[in-house]
Amino acid sequence: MAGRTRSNPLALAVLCLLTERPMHPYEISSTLRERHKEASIKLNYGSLYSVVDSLQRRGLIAPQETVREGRRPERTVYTITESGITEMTDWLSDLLARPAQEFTRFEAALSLMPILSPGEVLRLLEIRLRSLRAQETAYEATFGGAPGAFPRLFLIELEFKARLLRAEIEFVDALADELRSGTFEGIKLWRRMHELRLAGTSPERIEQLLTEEFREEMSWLTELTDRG
Amino acid sequence: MAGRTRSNPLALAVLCLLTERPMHPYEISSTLRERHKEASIKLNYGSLYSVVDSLQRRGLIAPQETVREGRRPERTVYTITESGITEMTDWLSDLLARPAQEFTRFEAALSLMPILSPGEVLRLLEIRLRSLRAQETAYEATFGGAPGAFPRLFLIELEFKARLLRAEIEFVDALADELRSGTFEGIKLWRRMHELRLAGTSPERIEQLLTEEFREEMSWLTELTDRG
DNA sequence: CAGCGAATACTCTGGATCGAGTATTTGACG
DNA sequence: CGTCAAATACTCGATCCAGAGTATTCGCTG
Repeated sequence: MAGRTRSNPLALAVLCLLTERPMHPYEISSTLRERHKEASIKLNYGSLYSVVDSLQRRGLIAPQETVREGRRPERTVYTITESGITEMTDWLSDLLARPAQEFTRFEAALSLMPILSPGEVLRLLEIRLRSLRAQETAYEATFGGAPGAFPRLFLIELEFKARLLRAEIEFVDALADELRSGTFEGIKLWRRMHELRLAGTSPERIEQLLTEEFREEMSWLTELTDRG
Repeated sequence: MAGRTRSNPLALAVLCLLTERPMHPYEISSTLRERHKEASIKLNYGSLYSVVDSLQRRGLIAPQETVREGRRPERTVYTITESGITEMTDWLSDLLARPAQEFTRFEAALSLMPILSPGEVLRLLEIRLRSLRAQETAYEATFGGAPGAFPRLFLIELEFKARLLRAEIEFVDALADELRSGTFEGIKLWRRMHELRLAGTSPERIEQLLTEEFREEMSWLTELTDRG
């Protein structure tokens, strides 16, 4: 029943908030913002209203009343239904218990990295590192500084974010170091590849030359093509 | 010029591959798979063809020829254009140099976690932990085992993935430990909240009682509402 | 009390995306 | 040499979603 409809976590957030009390969409969005959930759950109006619509069509929430305050536009207040509560519990449990493939942009970029030259990649990673370190300092200032200012129970996702940030800093720092010192495995092949490309060598010729010059490093390739 | 059109990293991957040599869409997809890039870049046919279309409309790639092999359906082979190369370089550089907000599902789930009871969350996290550890073992078997089987240069994103996985394991493990031993900050408040909810207490009454019973832990709330 | 920016509260549109479906061909096996 | 699965090579349609746009009202300042 759920399947593909469980794509946008914003829908889950809506269900969770409506468990507390009935709200209208805009109130949902401002509550999420107040609680700093926009840092972990992508929120924009366009999606919010369409997500609310879809939840209603699926019978997981229901309009309770439409009120008009002063001459403001009408607001539709929604309640969660029985099946909405079930869906929320199931979905949230699933997200917590089952790791899912996540695709981050940085990962994608790393996977395509060899297309730039090692020197250029080093330069870019150094820039990234500065940003990441600044972010970490900002985190520490906000949460490390005032203990108990905001209870940990309601901030746990930021703690997780901070851990991932730390891991990324360590990774990027180590990688940059290896590029700087030239100890990165395969950097000679990588440099030669760009040398040839700059010289206007054709892709086929590049592959041929590299396979000759770096027999050992390229053995995986010949094995692959031998098998295929 | 680019802006919102830089949303799907699959488009970047297409540009990168066409830098090597002209290809038709299906060849692009199989090459990505051969190189294990589908682990870092979400790939599905529907998106691939629409992404290729959009790249062509934007003049970043151009159809080179349509060939027919045997009685197979026609295939359109695409080349990258000059502006395509520029766009690729700019985009990839940007992704490497500038950290972007990433929204993972687990983070979203963590941020909504308090809606489940602490006991239930512990149970779910323990399940997650088992999966995560199994994943880590699988990684080690594949890459740690045979050094040089696949050159590090073309696998760097998986190394990054492994680091993030490690960080997540450490985080979840520590959190589960605190829940198990009851040392998690705010766990009493959390438990009481669920006790009241189970007893059918109304949301308003719950908030009132909690504010009374946990004056210190809830100070952030009263401060918030006082200010607003 | 006039004016202006911020907040309230959405709506609309066009493009992005995803999964499922389709039709052919090759290769393996008995 | 028949057939059955896997690989090849897409197409289609129904959602989904992002961002910009709109209209009103509140609150502050001079």
